[in-house]
Amino acid sequence: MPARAITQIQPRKTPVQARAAVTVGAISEATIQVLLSDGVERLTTTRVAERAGVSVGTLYQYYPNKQSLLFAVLSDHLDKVASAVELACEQARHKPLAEMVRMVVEAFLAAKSERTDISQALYQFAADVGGPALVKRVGQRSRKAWEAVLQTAPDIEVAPDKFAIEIMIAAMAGATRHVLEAGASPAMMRGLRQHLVVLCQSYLRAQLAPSR
Amino acid sequence: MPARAITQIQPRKTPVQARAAVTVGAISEATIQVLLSDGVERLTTTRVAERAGVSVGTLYQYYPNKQSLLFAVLSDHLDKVASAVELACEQARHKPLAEMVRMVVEAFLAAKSERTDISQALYQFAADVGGPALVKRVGQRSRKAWEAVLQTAPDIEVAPDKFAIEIMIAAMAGATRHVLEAGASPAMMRGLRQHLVVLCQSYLRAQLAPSR
Amino acid sequence: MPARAITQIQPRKTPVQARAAVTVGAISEATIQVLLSDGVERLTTTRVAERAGVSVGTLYQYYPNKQSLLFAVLSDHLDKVASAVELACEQARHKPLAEMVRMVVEAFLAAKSERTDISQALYQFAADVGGPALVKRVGQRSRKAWEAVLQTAPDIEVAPDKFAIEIMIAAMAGATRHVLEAGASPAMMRGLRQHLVVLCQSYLRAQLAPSR
Amino acid sequence: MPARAITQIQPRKTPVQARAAVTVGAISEATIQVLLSDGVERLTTTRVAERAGVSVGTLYQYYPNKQSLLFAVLSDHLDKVASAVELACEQARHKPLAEMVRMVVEAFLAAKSERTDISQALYQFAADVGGPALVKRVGQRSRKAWEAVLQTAPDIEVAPDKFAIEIMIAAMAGATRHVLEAGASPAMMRGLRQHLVVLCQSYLRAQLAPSR
DNA sequence: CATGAATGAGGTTTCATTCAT
DNA sequence: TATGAATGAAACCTCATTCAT
Repeated sequence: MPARAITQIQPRKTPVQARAAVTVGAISEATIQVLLSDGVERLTTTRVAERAGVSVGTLYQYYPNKQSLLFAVLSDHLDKVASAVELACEQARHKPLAEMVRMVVEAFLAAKSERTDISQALYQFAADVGGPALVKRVGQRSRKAWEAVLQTAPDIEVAPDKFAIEIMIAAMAGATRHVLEAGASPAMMRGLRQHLVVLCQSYLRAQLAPSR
Repeated sequence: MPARAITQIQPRKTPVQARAAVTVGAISEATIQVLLSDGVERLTTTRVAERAGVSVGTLYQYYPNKQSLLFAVLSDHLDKVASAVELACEQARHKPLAEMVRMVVEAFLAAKSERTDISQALYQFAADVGGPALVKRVGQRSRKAWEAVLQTAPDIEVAPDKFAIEIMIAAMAGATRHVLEAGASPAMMRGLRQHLVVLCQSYLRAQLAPSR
Repeated sequence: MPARAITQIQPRKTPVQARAAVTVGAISEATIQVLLSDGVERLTTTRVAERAGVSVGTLYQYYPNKQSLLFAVLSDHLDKVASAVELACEQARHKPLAEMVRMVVEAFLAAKSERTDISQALYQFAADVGGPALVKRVGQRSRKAWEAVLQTAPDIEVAPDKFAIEIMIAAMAGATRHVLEAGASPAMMRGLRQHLVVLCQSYLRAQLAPSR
Repeated sequence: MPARAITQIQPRKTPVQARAAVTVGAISEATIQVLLSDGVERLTTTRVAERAGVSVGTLYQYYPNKQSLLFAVLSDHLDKVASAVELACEQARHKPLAEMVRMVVEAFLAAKSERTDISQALYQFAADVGGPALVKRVGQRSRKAWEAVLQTAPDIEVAPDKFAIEIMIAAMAGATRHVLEAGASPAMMRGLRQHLVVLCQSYLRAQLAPSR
């Protein structure tokens, strides 16, 4: 397991003033931009600040170091996706399995698709920093939400175990990543949506009605 | 599309003497080691050379730059996995679908498991370098192999289309990655194996007999 | 024709604050110093920064690379000399040839002599970098100035052609360089001055009244 | 005055065997080639050896270090030119001044022109290494030869002093360098020849019959 | 003698971070 | 608070030179 230096990773101050919020937003957005146009290797705090239209000094007023900046951006995105999944799970309670799966999968993909650029940008360093940890944490949220809805499905007797759900979520994420990295035309995203629905539905059914 | 600097990425010289081959092997292995113990961010050519027990200069005799080193290591690994999949596909020809899928999936996982450390190490930068391109290329090899075996399955009429197979492969990769990044005990790997088999079998069947 | 790597050669930022201007001046001066005490071969950016009393980082804020630093110093010097020649030409208009030549030659030498150390330092790499190109460009300025004055000399009928003037300028530069590299005592510089005046005067006359 | 490290600068062994002579010749030639195609900055011993078709090790059998290699090449060239001048001076004894000057100047230029590429290549580092010292030494040889012939000219009473001759030689060298660096078409070289003859003739006459 | 793999000091350049203004 | 000049550790990479084969 990597023994990386421990660095402060929480944002330095929560913006209370409107101006500050704008600045933080600009920095956040600039980070994505730089990530996409220059790549992680070439992402420097100066470059981000420039693109955001502020000085480096200002950037450091809001983020104690570079890692915390990347961390915040990644965290934001993952939170948004997890929230979308949670909301969908909430709304899909008590629906039949097929419908339920369709709703949650579509919500997941919709959240990812809203800003495909962000997803792609983040893949570049999600494996770094506190990346895996964050991904895991957010993965847990999704898993719990899935577990909860699945309990309410009228047409299945026993819900799949945690491990199976984790695998399913990871499988979805993997397929989505693949398509996004391949270029992700809207048509492909639609295709992906249908296939993911089928994948999850069939997998869950197979889980519940073991192989014969 | 990222506009990263173009760098030469091919190894500089192929070792002809025995001593040189040893050196190259040591450097390759040291790269994995450093990746695992220090992380990509902290992987420096000097550190790799040190760990390999050679001088930096020697490293640069075989790799024109840092990226080419990482690229070579990644490439090696992916090639190994792709070959394992191809071999399994060869051997699984004309078996019934369930058996076929089990064989190939198990071969894939076995290849990944042989050096779980390498797999984990590589996730850290697979998104960088020529990473996605390489992954894509190797993905194609796997997809073609899958396509070919599936044509020979006696118990299905029409083989799934390319896109479906790609999705399946990416899903497998995603799930595998998740488990590896979570710590990957042998028990988990066994669980993963069973689940992946189910996942693929059910997905392929669902593809062929659309749900309505 | 040499196929050297193309490098950015323009200074990176123009100093706007007083402090920055001082810094740039110090770096420029330090470059000369190092050139003289250590030679081109041993001129390193670190050494220049040290001698200038700043950090390497600061040096690189003003010059994108080592070549641009050398280029800037060379350019400065050549511009100064060219300006001196132009000014002298301006002032020598309509004087008799002998007087005219004396004035311009003396102005040239005075400019070179003001900082003989700089002249000597620069010979070391004038052939490198954009050296020859720069020298050519500045040479053109001098040649045009000479051409212009010579047109106004009352005691000659037709002014010498461009090529002849270029040769004359290059001859002067060569002789000056020789003396500077030989050690250049004030006495020698005076001797040089007289000889250069004679050289140019006689050459120009010979040009105009071809020996047969 | 530069305080450069003192390094052994004499070739390591004088080639007595024919094969060795060929090797040395190849290395020498390769040095020029690399100088022209890559520039001094990029001239490395490995590159020279490669171009010469030998291994670095072999190069180091004949030259103790890089400087000695450059030094030898420069020395060779300068010696050749000096010898040509000396020979011409020998043959021009007792000729009238105009004829004498023409002969020597033409011999000088012919020697330089034989391999204009070499001259150009060498300008790049003649100011380095033991460059100026060598140039000075060879300059002395030329000056002495000129002094000697001029003593024999039937149509002048007192020969010009050493300083004047040095200036003349340096002026010739400067003009020649200028033309070579400008591209040196055969036509230009012819023009240069005529102008140099005029330059030297008129200068010498002016020296002898002072300003009126 | 020739080879070329290995060395490692040292050069160039970048960039996260600070702090005086 | 915002700025951006300055810092300097540290990264990447080169290349003169040696020496075992």
